Amino acid sequence: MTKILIVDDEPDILEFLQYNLEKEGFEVETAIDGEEGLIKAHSKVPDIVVLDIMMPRMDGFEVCKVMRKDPKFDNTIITFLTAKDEDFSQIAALDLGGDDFITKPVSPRVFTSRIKALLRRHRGNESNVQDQIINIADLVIDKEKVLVKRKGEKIELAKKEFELFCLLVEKPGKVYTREEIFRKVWGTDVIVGNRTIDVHIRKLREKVGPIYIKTIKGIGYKFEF
Amino acid sequence: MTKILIVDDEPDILEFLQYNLEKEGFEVETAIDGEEGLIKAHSKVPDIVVLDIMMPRMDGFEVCKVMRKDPKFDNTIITFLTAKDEDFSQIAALDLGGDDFITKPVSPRVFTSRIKALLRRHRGNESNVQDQIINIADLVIDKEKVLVKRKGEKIELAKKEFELFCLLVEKPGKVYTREEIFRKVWGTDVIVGNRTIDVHIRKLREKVGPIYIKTIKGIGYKFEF
DNA sequence: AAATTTATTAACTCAATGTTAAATCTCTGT
DNA sequence: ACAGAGATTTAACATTGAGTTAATAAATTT
Repeated sequence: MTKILIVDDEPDILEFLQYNLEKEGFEVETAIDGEEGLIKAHSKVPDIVVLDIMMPRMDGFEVCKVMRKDPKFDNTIITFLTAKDEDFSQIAALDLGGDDFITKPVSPRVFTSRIKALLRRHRGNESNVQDQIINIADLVIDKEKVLVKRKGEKIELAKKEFELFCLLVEKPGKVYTREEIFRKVWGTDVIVGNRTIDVHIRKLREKVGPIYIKTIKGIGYKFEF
Repeated sequence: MTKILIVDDEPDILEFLQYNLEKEGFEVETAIDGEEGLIKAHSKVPDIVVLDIMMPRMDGFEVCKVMRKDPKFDNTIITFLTAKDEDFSQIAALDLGGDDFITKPVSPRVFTSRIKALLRRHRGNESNVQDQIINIADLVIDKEKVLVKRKGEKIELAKKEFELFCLLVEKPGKVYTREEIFRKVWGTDVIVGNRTIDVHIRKLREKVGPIYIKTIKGIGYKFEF
């Protein structure tokens, strides 16, 4: 089983990431600061370490530096986590031996898929470029460019709209309940104003075209073509 | 659990692949020729069929053609297996509805990772999605997609209709009393207007076909085929 | 044939969803 | 830090169709 260690000083973030990764079948350890992180990493060598950069006592860069000197962690993937406005150069992070760089806030979907992509990439085969572009019906969905094209025509979607659309598109035909959608896109069970999803669905239908998203009354929504 | 059917005329290959897939936790059936393969596929619809092309009596292409005509196997992945020097066009194989093409000889690692990749590609991840799909008579009931197919033709059911149908289908032959149906589908003992179930049964018979649901007068209803 | 149970049909009801606009939040550039 | 733009959420109201009911017909049992 894949072991993941998350180090972040915000308990909320820890709980949020732990919950979502465990749901995907990963074994998750958490630490509240760099020092605790190092101790836990030593006691049970993780496959992936997710390091927040800004932390009291010992920041993420420090933890990374220490780990990268220890051959014990040669096969451990390190990824950084940081708030968008903290202006740390990704280059610096990667120079220190980090493998990836994830900016907060991040939805559970994106986070787990980044983790999975890292695992795939690191374990050799399979280019991660392949699954960044989805070709379905007369649509092209480019996850990297956050762009949908319909018959060659560009359609600009907002972030939430795009993620919601991707969720539906990735399993055509599957019916997603509102609860599922909230969990996967919003990353919370707390049900926000209960017309929120409807409004996003409406915008998607307006922008992408009305034919792709179908309502299954009493259950939820699905993508179909 | 993911069910794999391997069809090859060389017992050594069968044993080799079976051993390695079972070690990975798959449920493996084998067949020594195309005809046996088809029979086994019908008796227990597999998630993946691995078909050798060169076989006596009925070759892999034939088996694929027959299977692809049967909507029962709509959710079954078919992959071909052939010796490197047999110069069959991959195009031909894929045109027939095959999903992949593996050349012998193949290492266990590569083979199982190809199988896993297929599962990932075809559905979300490699785990038990298939439990969500019931294959019975000429019907396919996909719980995730909230969809019934009869001979490949989509039948859209409303929520209650679908739940009621699933209840009956999951134990073919079992007679459900109205009280039982209320408890399990409506989740209440309070009996609503006592013609409600009849009306739902009527709609099911109208949409799915009249032959599947039988009335046991004085007791209740059952699914039979 | 009377009684009981189930089938059929159509009308009705209300919760779920659609729609719109305004309020609030979040980013971006200065 | 601030303003403005755009994204997201909330709230209020409209619409729809699934699910229910009710009334009547047909089937089955006694």
